Amino acid sequence: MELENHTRESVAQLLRSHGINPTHQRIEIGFALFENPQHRSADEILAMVNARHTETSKATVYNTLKLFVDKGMVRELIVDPNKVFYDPNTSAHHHFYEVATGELTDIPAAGVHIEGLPQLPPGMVTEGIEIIVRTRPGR
Amino acid sequence: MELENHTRESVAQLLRSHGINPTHQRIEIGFALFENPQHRSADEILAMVNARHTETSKATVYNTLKLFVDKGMVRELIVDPNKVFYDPNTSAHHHFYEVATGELTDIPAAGVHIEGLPQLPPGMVTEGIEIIVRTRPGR
DNA sequence: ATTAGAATTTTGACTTTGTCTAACTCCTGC
DNA sequence: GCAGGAGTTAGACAAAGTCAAAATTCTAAT
Repeated sequence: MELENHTRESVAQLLRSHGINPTHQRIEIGFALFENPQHRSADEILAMVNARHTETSKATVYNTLKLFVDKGMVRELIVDPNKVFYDPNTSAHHHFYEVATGELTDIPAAGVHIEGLPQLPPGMVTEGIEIIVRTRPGR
Repeated sequence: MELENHTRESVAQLLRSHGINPTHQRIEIGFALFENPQHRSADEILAMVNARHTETSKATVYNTLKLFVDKGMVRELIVDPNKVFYDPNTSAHHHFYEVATGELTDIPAAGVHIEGLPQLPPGMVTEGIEIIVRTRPGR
């Protein structure tokens, strides 16, 4: 799954299917995320989008990433004290986080089970459950 | 457990027992964390320590919190994109995170089981496993 | 074609969190 | 008392992200 070869066209479709008006900048930002799906910081995206020649401002990158998150097109990963990472893979999964290098690796949710979590406080709804396994070069 | 009424004296003991030389500032910072144990940001600690009159600099608060983490006296929580929280409770446990308010609540690890996590890459060691249940006022 | 209005983007200043360096203070053992 | 190390300080700095106002682009109706 998710092995599609993304083109600007397919990204535009993806945007539309999430109720997002596909503007030039949004397509470029989406393309940067989905072309070669990785965990990216806002700064990386900004650099990727402007690699050839400047075409998108910092504010737009931040606005757009927030929009993508709101519309459920990408996921936010809060795992590093310095920067937020954006994860184009929105299917349920968890992460290894290599503390020394900052490297993130997916853990497919299939097969992982969590048992014994307490009830939520009344009136609260789960927005997401994230397991982070912090690792470091060993022993 | 952990219901001790902490005094400056008992905090000094705690520091010594973690191999930390108990200076005036370190005791005050430790006291701020353990007196009424909550999840605190560095800024909060700074404010608490200097509430009566200035006695500790920003740099010392950051240095000291890092030292406490290294020595295993408190735990770092990376859960909010803006700030790191410091958790005086180092026993294994997980967290609810109320996204709207930023409120953190403990989930005791007793009774929670995780199954099916894949092997670590060779040469890697687990530094910690954290489950974060993000919640919001619901439906 | 024209134009009003909405949506989007930009610029650049600003805020917040955290880091760094060099100087300074304090403590300890001699 | 003094040298040396440990700890602390001020303040400048850096990085990530936010914000408001102006500028641009898009849309749809005249």
